Amino acid sequence: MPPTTPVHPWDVTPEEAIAIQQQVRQQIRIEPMPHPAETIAGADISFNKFESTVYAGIVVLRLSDLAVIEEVGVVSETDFPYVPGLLSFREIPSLLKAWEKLTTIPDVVMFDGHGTAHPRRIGIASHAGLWLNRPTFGCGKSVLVGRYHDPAPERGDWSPMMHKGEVVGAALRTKNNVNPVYVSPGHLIDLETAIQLTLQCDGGYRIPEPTRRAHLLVNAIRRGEHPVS
DNA sequence: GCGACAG
DNA sequence: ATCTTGTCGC
Repeated sequence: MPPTTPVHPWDVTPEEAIAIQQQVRQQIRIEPMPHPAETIAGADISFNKFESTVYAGIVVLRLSDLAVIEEVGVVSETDFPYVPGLLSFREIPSLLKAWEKLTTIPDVVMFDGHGTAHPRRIGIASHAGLWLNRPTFGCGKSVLVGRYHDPAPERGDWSPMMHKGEVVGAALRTKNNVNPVYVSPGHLIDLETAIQLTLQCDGGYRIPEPTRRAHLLVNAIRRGEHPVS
């Protein structure tokens, strides 16, 4: 287990979760990636409303052509409810189980949610980055915190998301005349690189391929259309 | 006090 | 997040 791996329980109350976030947020490092990435993974979970069973999955893609290198999934249970700001406590435990099944370790991981664009600067992407001790960033479909001016309608344009005087992320246009996605660094990466990687994962859809593929995978697992070895 | 609020 | 068909617009 890497020395930077934060050891704390996941089976906690929302109040304790916030205290844990305050404690480990100091370990998050927003800085350029050590080496250019060749592979990227998308992570996501799915579930049936009102049920505690969650279907988690991770898809690893080769950045050069976005080909799928590997995909893993697990069926797990969660007690932690969805609480804005505490998403990591509901999703990370299951994602860590999926991560252990990977035989390929991706250079960077994209999460469906935020990194620093979080009230305490420790969204799911940042928190997971600490546990994985790997570059991570978030690419969400809506805003949790932060204000921004609409970026131009052309793919590639973006504008900074501001929160309490800080640039916490970017509203990025991944497709012409379509709502932007919200990118923010998680850990061991910077905003510029996260934006560049998101654009590099273009599959012609608003949602970048890693997250889109992970979403398709976990939904297939949930519907019993995909085996979970 | 009121409204906002990732997935 | 999930439940769901057609439909409006680029």
